[in-house]
Amino acid sequence: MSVMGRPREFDIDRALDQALHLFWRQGYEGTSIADLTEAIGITKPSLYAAFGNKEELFRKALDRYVDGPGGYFQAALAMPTAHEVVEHLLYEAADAVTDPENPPGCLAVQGALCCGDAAETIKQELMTRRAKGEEDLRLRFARAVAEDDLPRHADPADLARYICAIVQGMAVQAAGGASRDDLRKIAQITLKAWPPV
Amino acid sequence: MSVMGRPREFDIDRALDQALHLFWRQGYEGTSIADLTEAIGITKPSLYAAFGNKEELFRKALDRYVDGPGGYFQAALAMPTAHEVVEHLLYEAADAVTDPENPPGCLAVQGALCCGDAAETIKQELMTRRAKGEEDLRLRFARAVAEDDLPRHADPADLARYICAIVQGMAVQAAGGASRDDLRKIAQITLKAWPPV
DNA sequence: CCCCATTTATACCGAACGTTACGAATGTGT
DNA sequence: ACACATTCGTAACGTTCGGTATAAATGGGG
Repeated sequence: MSVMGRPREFDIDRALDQALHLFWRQGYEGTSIADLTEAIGITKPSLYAAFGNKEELFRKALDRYVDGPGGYFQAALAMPTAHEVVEHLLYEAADAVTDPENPPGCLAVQGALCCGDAAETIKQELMTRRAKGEEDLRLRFARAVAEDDLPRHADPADLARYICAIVQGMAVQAAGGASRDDLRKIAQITLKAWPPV
Repeated sequence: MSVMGRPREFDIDRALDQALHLFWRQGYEGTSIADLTEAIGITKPSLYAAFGNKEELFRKALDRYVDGPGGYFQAALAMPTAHEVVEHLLYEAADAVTDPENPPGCLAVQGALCCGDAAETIKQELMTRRAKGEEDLRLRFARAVAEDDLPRHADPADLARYICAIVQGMAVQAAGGASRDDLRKIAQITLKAWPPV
């Protein structure tokens, strides 16, 4: 019943992975429909039939990113103490943005950090996602304060912004060619001063 | 002698400022020649006659950025102690990337963090500039170690990378809508832990 | 076996891209 | 007054952009 008509000849998940890699490496504006169809190995009408349009395809690739290579962020929040949360966040970020299997950097940062009018909604989407991650971290730090795991006077919002800035800074460093060990040293230096008094 | 033929009817420095603002706000790929000519108020042949092509125009705008709104970086290196260098770097960066007179963020980061093939050379140029800044900071820290201004065991390269990552992280935060006070708190937290033991 | 829903490939759409020929306009040097 | 060097606006170049109309190919359900 659910399967009628000519069956699709390509794997839709593999196609999404290809799209994710292209958007990740070249950004939203820097990736053309021709780039995508060539990498996936399908024609343009097949791509449009399967994913809607370029913007919808990017959003689906972004979902895949958040649940896959970017999943370390939410995973780190589940650590039992604030110190472990930060430790995992920083070291996993260092590894994630320098994974040799993936493009360097972070899709949520370099997918559309700034752009022309045509990509404005994509930029907004990425801003929202980054803000969401920062807010989740803020809530985790607020919980830590309530649990006497962080000092009572600590400001969860300030700490979350501080840590997110460092993770985003590592993403820019990776995009600029920094190595995994380079970024791990940033994590190490940051951790040595955690929590800020 | 040097002035022959029909005189130019627009101010070439004002034009460069307009171009800088556009590239800064929309990135290299996100800014079209039509955007530029419209903002400057000249025709396309005038733009090409004055600046060569899009890539050359971007490079000239980038030079203007480094000597103008981005000049705080080199200025900070002249401070007498490593602590003051870092203090000025962080607080001036917080102000620079949230200057209400300018687009949020840093041109050297968001001008072309990642891109398609056509902008590859621009991306490389920005990577080189960022690496140059990090190297200058490394040399400044090396001097501080030699002057017993930083601990003998401190690694100037690691510290420079760490500070640059935070500055770049602040730029991403600004591009995402963070306020000046938000970023000053990042600077404050970072400084509280300086120098890392 | 044939209807039907769906995917396929070809070929094309109008718009925007970066870039440039070209001739008219303008002001200096002679 | 006239030649010359330069900039001006118009109009166009070929290419690529995101997106689609169309019809043939495919395989399950009756």
